[in-house]
Amino acid sequence: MREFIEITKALSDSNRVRLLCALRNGELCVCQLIELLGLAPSTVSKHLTILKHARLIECRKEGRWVFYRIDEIASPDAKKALDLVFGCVSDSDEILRDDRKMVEILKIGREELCRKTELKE
Amino acid sequence: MREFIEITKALSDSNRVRLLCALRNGELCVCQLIELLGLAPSTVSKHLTILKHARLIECRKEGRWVFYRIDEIASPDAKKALDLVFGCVSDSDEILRDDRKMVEILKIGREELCRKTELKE
DNA sequence: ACTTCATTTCGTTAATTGGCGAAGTATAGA
DNA sequence: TCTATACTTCGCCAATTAACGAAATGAAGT
Repeated sequence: MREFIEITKALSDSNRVRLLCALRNGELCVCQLIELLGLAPSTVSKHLTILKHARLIECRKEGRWVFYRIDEIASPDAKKALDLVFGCVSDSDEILRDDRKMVEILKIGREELCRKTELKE
Repeated sequence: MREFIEITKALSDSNRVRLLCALRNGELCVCQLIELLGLAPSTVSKHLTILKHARLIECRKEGRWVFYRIDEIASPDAKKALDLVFGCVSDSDEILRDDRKMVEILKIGREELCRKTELKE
């Protein structure tokens, strides 16, 4: 039960659901997820920690970058929960909009993307 | 997305998950659910309202009593979510304990149960 | 009509949560 | 070794939430 509640709590915020959906097509760097959500880096990092703690995602370090992806060896409950998420919201307006935005984000290189974040305003 | 978040928020509290599981074998009266959870009537009522608003349960009035049950005509998302709940926690210790307690509660009649609530302590 | 009783609504309180910016950590490059 | 950079942790604030008891609602029995 405790594990299940941890999973549902993780899923009970739309920004976290957006993060999971963004990762459903493969791993992404934190800076790309920050750009997608348009939130402060610290906020995005916190959301990622919550998803990771619920064992829905895992991460990998490569130099200065950290890549997150859907947890390949997620628990049975986590796997079922991920299926639910993707089954319910994959074709929602919000997620389709995110998908389109991510295409644009991927066109920019990671290096340029991070520099761009600094230039904002 | 909004509907989905409303569902996951509803599922992100263990008392509400316990309520759903209690109802998975058929409808129950509020007084029986109060006895099961051991919480204040107003608290249980609020939890039921949240579950109902997420379209996971529905209710029926019969005289002074109100019976709740799993929503038979739940939305596709709600149905999938209910499957997830039952698939993940039906055989957890907490729910098995609740199942046993409910057998005892059902032995007491509703009338006696409500009177018993007053006699507490 | 009046009372009783099952449930809900309201108001309050303590705890949790989502957001941010500042400070901290760790890695790459000069 | 010093700086820049990518991310995380910490400390704070505003908003939300779970809990309760008191008051309101509404149906039955007297």
